[in-house]
Amino acid sequence: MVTLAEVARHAGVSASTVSYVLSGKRPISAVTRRRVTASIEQLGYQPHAGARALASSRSRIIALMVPLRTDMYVPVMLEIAVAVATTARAHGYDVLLLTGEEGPSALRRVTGSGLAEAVILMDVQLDDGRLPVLRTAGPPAVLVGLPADPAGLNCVDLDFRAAGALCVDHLAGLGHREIAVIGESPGVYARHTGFAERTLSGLRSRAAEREVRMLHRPCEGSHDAVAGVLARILDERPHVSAFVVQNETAVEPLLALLRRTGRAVPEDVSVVAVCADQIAAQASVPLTSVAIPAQELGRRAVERLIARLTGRPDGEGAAGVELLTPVLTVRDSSGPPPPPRTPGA
Amino acid sequence: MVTLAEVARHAGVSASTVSYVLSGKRPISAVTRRRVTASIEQLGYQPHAGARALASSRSRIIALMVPLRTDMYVPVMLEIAVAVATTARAHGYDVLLLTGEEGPSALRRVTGSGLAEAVILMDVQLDDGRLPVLRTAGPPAVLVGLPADPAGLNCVDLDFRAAGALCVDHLAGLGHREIAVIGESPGVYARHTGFAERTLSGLRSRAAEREVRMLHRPCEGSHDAVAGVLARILDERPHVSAFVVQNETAVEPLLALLRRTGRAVPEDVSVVAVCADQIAAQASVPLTSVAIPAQELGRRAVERLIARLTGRPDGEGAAGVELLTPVLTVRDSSGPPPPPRTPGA
DNA sequence: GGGGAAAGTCGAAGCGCTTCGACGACGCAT
DNA sequence: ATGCGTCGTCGAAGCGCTTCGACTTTCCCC
Repeated sequence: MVTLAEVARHAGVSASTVSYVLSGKRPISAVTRRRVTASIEQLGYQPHAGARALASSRSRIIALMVPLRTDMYVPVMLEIAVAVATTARAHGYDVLLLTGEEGPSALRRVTGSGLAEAVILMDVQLDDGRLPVLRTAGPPAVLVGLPADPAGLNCVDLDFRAAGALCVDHLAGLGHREIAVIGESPGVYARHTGFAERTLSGLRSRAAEREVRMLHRPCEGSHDAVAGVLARILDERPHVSAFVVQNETAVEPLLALLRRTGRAVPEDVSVVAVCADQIAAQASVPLTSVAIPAQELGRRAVERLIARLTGRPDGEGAAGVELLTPVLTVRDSSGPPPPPRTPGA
Repeated sequence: MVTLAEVARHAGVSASTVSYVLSGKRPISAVTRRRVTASIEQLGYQPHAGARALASSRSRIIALMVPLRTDMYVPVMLEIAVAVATTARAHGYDVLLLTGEEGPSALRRVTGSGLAEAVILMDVQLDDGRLPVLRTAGPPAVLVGLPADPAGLNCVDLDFRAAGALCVDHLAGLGHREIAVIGESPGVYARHTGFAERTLSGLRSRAAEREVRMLHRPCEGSHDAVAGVLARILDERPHVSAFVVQNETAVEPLLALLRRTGRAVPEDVSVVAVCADQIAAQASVPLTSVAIPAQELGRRAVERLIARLTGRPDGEGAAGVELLTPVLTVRDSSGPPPPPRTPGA
């Protein structure tokens, strides 16, 4: 292994000079700099990460905690993770992968040992067990997701309340008066996952404002589960003319079932989804949808962290919530409700 | 930050003693050990990762390189990654997340700087650009996937050839004489991704052996693409009585299209998939399938790496290929082919 | 009862890097 | 000319840990 000292000898300078060439923290003459960089190149020198971390107490690593369970939302999770890794690299950081399994103690471990300088948490619950650690003298952190009380925390998320409202607005604007919401699996609500509840709240309040009747049902992703939920909804509310779906795995089953029961989309019934754009676009009926900006979320999370890490303390990005504005893309699955059956007959 | 020295002072012993208590590399009396562990506990001591890595030249980190593109196979990728992280932790290792973006140079960087002791590569191509680095004095590595020439490399994968053969055997055993294979998107074959080509080769050779006629078509995941491919297959080979699908996103579209064109599964046509068990089980017709043992793959990859890292040089797990035996689970989507139409009429 | 091995502990020497203070050599204003 | 600030470089002191050799004590076996 090539060390700094060997580079220094080879270039005929002192070790500190090499270090300063590398870090740029002191002025170095052009001549010397060239000699040093040439030696570095020739010897194939790579600074030792551990030694660097020890001497500078900066590991240039951020930890990313992904949920262990994979019962939902999987492609989005991976996309966020990849965006985090890519953005972090662009800023000279590497990413350590933690699973939710170890819980809060993983944060302490990784942070207390100086392994990671900061953390990004995904899949945040409204009342997340990892939050106390972060509030009390925790490491710099950014949450992807929004807990119940974001005070003193740094959060990035899609504005799911607005997303819900947007769906209702779109449907109400088309003339729908009664809609049904097919949500994530019951477990997601039971865990009080922020995004699910916030979407719901956005849907509910906007529905109330616009005098749209609304029914919400959690739903597992399997075909059979969707069939059951759909049957019950149609039984309970025969006049439902539109569905809002927030459950990636329920999308295709729903479309298939509507088709099978002779309901045309969007002529007889409209469908609006809150899901990854790719899913919406590739569906058997391309879906009008509010996209989940996975890449953007990952990117923003890292950028906030870096700002916090490199910025003046409590300067930019110290804390606060950043909610991305949802965008609704109209595709083929939404239209005006069918004319009422009775008046014409 | 609490240091080893402070713990030593607090416990009334020397620093090296504390170190030996931690590592167990030298015998320590029970009394001393208790005093030391108590101090560690009280002070909340955590060894500094960088210092450790520097002094021992072991970072206890393994790098995991995931593909950047997410055009296929996403849930499986995440599942493998999570399994890797979990297993690694169980052995005292952490996982650094690399994306394919940086390519071979990321391997050099992370390994040359002592950041990671070893690497796991996912989504290996038959002729992967990262392989030369690994063969020539590279770091310990395990590939999840199988390149064209695995000589000198450590690989773990599902035996996709056998998986292909298994599908043919199952269908041939039921009496099918003519099948069609709906594959991954063309790009996957263009990249020469190992698993896709190996599955195909297994399908082909077994089909030849059992005198089954077979047609293979790559296919994008969108509903429209599947519709096009299906139409062409049925046009070209009207007597196809079974499909083998290796494309997670094509599964539901295919089932929907068969249904819509009045073909009952499995009465009129059988479907066998090579995909994650969850997808197969949750499909609108629960699919007979060969599962992709994502967790097992991640676990085995780490275990081989650890064996290599801790074992005597060139002892256990030095190199070689480990192929997991595929398992075919019969569900509702496969049955005997329909009786020929002519003889009865 | 004496020799040797094993147990238990300590001190010191690094591991490879960053960073601080110091120092000579300039250039500029006085 | 003299003094001061800057530039460019060096030496040395750690950062917190592991590990080696050495030392003392204990124990066992002949």
